Amino acid sequence: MYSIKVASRKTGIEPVTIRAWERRYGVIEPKRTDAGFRLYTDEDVADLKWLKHQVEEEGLSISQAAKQLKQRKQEQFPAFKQNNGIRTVNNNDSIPPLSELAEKLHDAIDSFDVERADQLLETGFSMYPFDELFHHVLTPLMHRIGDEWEEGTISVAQEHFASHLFRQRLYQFFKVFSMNPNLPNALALCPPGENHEIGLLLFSLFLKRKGVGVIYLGANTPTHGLEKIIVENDIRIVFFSMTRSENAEALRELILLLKEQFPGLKIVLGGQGVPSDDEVLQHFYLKDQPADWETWFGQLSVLKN
Amino acid sequence: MYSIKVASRKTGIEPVTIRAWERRYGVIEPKRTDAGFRLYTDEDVADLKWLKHQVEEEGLSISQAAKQLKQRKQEQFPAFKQNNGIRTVNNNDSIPPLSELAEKLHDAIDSFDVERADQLLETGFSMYPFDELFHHVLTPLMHRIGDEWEEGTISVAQEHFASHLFRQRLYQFFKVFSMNPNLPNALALCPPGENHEIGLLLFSLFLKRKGVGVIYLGANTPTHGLEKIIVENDIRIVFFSMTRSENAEALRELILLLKEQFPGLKIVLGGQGVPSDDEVLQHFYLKDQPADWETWFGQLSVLKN
DNA sequence: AAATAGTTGTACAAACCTTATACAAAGATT
DNA sequence: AATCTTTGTATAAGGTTTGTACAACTATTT
Repeated sequence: MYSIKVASRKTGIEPVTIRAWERRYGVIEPKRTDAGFRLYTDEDVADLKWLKHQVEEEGLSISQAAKQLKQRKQEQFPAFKQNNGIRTVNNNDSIPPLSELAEKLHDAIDSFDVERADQLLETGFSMYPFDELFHHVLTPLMHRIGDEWEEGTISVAQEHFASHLFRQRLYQFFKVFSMNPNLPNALALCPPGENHEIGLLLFSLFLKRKGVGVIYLGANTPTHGLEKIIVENDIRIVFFSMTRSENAEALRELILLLKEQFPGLKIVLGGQGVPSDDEVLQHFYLKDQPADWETWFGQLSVLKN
Repeated sequence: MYSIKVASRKTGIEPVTIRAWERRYGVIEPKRTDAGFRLYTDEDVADLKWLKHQVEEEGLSISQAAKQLKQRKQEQFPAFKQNNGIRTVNNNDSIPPLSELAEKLHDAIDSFDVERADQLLETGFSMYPFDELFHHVLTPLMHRIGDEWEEGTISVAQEHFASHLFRQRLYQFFKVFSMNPNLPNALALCPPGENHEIGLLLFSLFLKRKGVGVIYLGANTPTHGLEKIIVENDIRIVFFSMTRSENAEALRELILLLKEQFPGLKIVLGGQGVPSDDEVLQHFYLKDQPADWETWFGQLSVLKN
């Protein structure tokens, strides 16, 4: 908070003038001290600078500039949006059936409409059990977007945007499930070059739901220093997601290295990019189906202590 | 512990003045000897220096500076938080003061403890205004983590983990602020090779708070297809974050290309990695200070229609 | 005991802030 | 050309803030 003198120095406008503007045009009405001294914020200073600029550079009169600023300020705080305690009933856009949800979501993503996409997800989650939504809406949608991206129908940015949106949602569920200290810890990551982490998130969520502590490292994680993390956090499971087969060789190297260093470590590999002719990688491969995940988890016998 | 004379010599403030400040603003109330002589600690001396600095360099009045200091001190010891009128005494695990929060969060990140980090953030956000937390805890913490990563003290995975955690939180606030249809749309992204998106998120949030519609593309976004997004979504502002100077050349190319294709487009550049000798990039550079953001936003005159 | 340094309280002047009124120069209107 | 409006600046009269000074007293040190 600045006094009028400091505000004057910061803006290059005489204090008298600042007061005159306030008195005459009601623009920039700063807080006051108990004694009535003006106290200007950074925003006020910025607004004063803007006014000065309009007058000196753009040739506006101060009255015009002030009017414009006032209008802008009002637009920024639209008096009352009608969602103040009052429930706005959205009767024309009724609750979408599950089958339509994916379609509508796809539309929203196509036009980068965060608000709408978020609202769709919101209603979706409030209506259907969340694993239903994941496996019948989000997973197919992500696959579809992935395909469209391969074809070039959709931009990479859209793919990015969609993952971001979903990751956001998925990650919220992480917090809901508590950890079981008797179960092993897991590490989830996409190796460098991999940006598509939805599958990784789904599997992490599956583990989390089972009570496994998951350290989620996400997309495009450098593998250097992984050993340290494994040792320090008593990691028993490492999960990689791979969607691009280009990374197969580097990943095979890494997995063999980890296996050698930590013989007891469970390594799991998921994603579309695992080459079917790579024997090593196939050995660690786990299909993208929840049923397979359940089977795998049932056979898991690396319980702690 | 120093007498008032020593404190005066160390700070360069007359003893009379120090006493007057204490009497009038209640700031810096040192311990006393049995006889009532003032005893200043190193912290007191530092606080006095801070006050002097605010008054002499920043142009604040002593009353304002004192008020700020007092507020900060109080935040550090919120002994009780009276929610609902009832004073809840939290005697075993008390509410972390703002200064400790960063430290505790750093610990939690160091040990990959999502639960704890999340809980710390939760209590933090419920206690302090959120921009306070961003600028006094999260931003410094991210810088610290960034530094430690450069030094090699911390692993890349940890850096990853921390951004993930914060991004999660920051993004939640995106939904709170409504969009103003009269303001331009903005696009926020880190170019390929950039993984540090906290600055980007902070700026996006600032814009969102002002009512600007932000399409957030996040870290490591391929720039191919950007033109299409700009056209289809009527983007008027593009914000890049750059923390690594290695990407300067590619980014300069991109910016010049965009400027050519969309002359009216506002391009903003943030982050630590903008080389000071690059004239083109410096032209678009915006400092990391909220006060500068306000100024920039005030001068923004690309209103829609 | 004298010298030095500390304490509180009151006092004061310079700097700064407040509102209200006034005024001259520039621009717009009649 | 005369008149009205706008706008930056000036001045007056009165309150506030703030650094410093002084008085009266107390404590510590030499």
